[in-house]
Amino acid sequence: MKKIDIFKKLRSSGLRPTKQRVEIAKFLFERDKTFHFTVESLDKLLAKKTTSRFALATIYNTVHAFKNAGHLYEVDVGGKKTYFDTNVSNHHHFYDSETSELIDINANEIVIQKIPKAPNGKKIKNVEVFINLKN
Amino acid sequence: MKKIDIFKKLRSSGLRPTKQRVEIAKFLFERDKTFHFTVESLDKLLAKKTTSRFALATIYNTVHAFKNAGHLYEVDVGGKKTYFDTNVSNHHHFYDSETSELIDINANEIVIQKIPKAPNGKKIKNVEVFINLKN
DNA sequence: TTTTTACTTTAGAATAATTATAAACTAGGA
DNA sequence: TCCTAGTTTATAATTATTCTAAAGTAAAAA
Repeated sequence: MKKIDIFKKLRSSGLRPTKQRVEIAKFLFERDKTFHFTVESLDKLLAKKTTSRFALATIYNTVHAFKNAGHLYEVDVGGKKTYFDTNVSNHHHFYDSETSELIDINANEIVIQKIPKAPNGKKIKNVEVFINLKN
Repeated sequence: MKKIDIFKKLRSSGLRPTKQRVEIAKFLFERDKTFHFTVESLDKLLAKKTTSRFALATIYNTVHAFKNAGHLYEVDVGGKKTYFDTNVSNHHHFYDSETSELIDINANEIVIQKIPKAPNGKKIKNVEVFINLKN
């Protein structure tokens, strides 16, 4: 991903390309494969991989701006932790609670044959399938 | 639900039937229809409906014991709040983020035709379908 | 390019949900 | 009934997240 794309991601999220934000964006989006993280893990990884310092609040703010702009997808698993996923295409997840690991499932690997219609005046925004794993 | 069943629910959760626990259990399980709640909402409802006092910790402990025994089902929705569901049969949910309302979907209302197999040495524990609603 | 202004970063405080603690209390077996 | 292990409670501690106010920086204006 080129620098100009990083800037686009930031601009489209309503964020000025500051030093910290550019580093966060590069770390998140300059990848081939999908990446799952929590704010906590991202903070640690950034501390290791870069020389800059990041306030936690900056990471929260930046990640949420990306999420709101649709550049990150939020995945909720068992209670506490909130995961984010750099794969924002329509897809699903395996969750291994033993290892707290999320694994992507491509949308075409799950076919739903029958689905109820939305209640009263509501519409369906999206359908998430979450498959819990055990050993 | 008879008193003896309430006692069974408690015993099978590894809990002695104390006054507080019996009241919580009766409140949760003496119902016809499924009931969704958070610890916070349960606390408020108990305060209204009963004359006993309950420490929050007692509610957390009791609810978690029921969950671990399989008498309550935990449902995670967007981030913070953790919902519990008195319907522990295999089923799914609509979630209306406008009103923070969970609505049950019977298992037979959703038919999944194709599903990926579990990775490496893992097995599928359960499949949850979560349908987000919009207006 | 310099100045100005609005947006940012940061450290630390504040909040909210949940869990742990320790002392006073109670169920149920001896 | 008495004793002991299990409970309740208020409060402290913890964890995740958000807020705040001061110091710093990007980009629009001059």
